Amino acid sequence: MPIPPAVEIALDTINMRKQALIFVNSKRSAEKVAEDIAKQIKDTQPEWELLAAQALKALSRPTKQCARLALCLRKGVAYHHAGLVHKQRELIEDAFRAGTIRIISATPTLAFGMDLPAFRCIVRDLRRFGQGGMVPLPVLEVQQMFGRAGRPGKEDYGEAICIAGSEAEKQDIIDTYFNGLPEEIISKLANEKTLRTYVLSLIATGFANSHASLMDIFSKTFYASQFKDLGRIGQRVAAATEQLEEWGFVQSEESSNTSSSRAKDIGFISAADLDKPDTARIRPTPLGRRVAELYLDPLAARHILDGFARATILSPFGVLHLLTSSSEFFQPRPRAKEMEMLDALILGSDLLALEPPLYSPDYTAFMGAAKLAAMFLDWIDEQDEESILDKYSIRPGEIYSHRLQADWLLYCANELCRITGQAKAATYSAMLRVRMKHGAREELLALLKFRDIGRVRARMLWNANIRSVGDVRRASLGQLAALLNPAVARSLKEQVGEKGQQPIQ
DNA sequence: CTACCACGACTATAGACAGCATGTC
DNA sequence: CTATAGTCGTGGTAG
Repeated sequence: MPIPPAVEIALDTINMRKQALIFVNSKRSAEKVAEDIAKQIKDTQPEWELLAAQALKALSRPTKQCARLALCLRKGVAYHHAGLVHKQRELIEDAFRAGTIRIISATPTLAFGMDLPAFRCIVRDLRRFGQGGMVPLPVLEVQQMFGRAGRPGKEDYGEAICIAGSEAEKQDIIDTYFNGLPEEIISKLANEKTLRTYVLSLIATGFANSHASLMDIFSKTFYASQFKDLGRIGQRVAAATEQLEEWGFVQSEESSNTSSSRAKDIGFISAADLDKPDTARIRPTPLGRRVAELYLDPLAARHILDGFARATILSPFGVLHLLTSSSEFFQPRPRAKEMEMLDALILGSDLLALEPPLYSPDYTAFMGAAKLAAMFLDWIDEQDEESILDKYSIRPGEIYSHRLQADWLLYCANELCRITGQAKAATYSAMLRVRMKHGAREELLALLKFRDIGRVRARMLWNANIRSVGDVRRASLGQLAALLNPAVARSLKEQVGEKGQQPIQ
């Protein structure tokens, strides 16, 4: 079996006693390349064994992924992507900086986030799966990766390497990526979500109180300087404002006027609206102000509020799906073989989000949201990372970042429901938030209120029939210390108000 | 008849920031 | 539209 060029170059770098970064286009490739290189290496070092051990114990229950990483680390090689837990990423970055690790194969994260210089920087993949198949990487991104080559102050030069399949491709790569200019930076305001969030924030903070003052600000933005067509921008800003009003986040003085209410029916801005004086006052509603403070996409806020308003029964899956189906979540494409399981789950649940028509583009997102919600459901059913990795192919680091997002949205949901007087929904969100934080079943909620008690310890207490604050109070210190460690047991007793306790014998 | 292999069809694909107030295994 | 690795199913062949 021939050794792939990227692996060969990496091995050569090791022979030179230098370090290399290899950039690839998927997490799976990053893992494979690191493994392929590790397989070619015979020697071992105690430092590497130590790293491997640390990577393994990054999670309380190591997953297959941890084992795989450890295997690479034992040869001084690592992979790096967002599926790793923060602790593992840090471990790898530090070890690379210290020179212990010699090769990292990584997804583009590494090029942007942290400052990790290497002698060689190998960009193996110049295409990535995007809309409509494999698309070339932006020049800007590739040059960002090249920028990791060379260690200022330590070496005179660095090497940026691409891999071409043919002479023609080689010339192409040189022209676009080495000698070409990076593409122009495109203003983020061009996208709807950012635009409406920005418009609401301007109105909510009082920086703008009319279409004229909004335009005054927009005309000075990078977006305006880039697109120049102020008339078109004005239309988009007006459309965004109109939507915000429809959603109840802002109020314009003419809101009682028939012209704008008619526009709602039609679903776009009528000519009459465009004619209305630019100086008509626009004010935020209290709800709109809070949405802006939360920095939440107004569409997501509306989606969440409508979902709760529709609800007859609140279930964990229904609420979680409402959040994961919002515009604040990136919905993965569920895999074909997961569909059946998701369909069954959806069928047996009280969903709050509306089901889009089958085969519409929204439907994929809807199912993707169901996948995330299903994963969360397992998480709050106390399933561990390994089983989630097996069932959904979602890696520990990704579980974590999804949970972070869900935590934020549960907080937002709680706030929105509180403000709009949906007390039950607010309480439910708060409860789910605690369960999501700890990954625990509902029955453990009382125990989770204690400091130093997470889902593992809470479960141990529960199994020992200590299930409420009262039970904790009634249990003896010795009894608790037999289950948990003595320091935690003592702290627990303190928390139920038993101060002057004697140290454990 | 079964175990095994070669091969083609099919599937899947990077990343991560917002509030708030501190302590998980 | 462009790639590539892993999985799964099929069909053929050797034993």
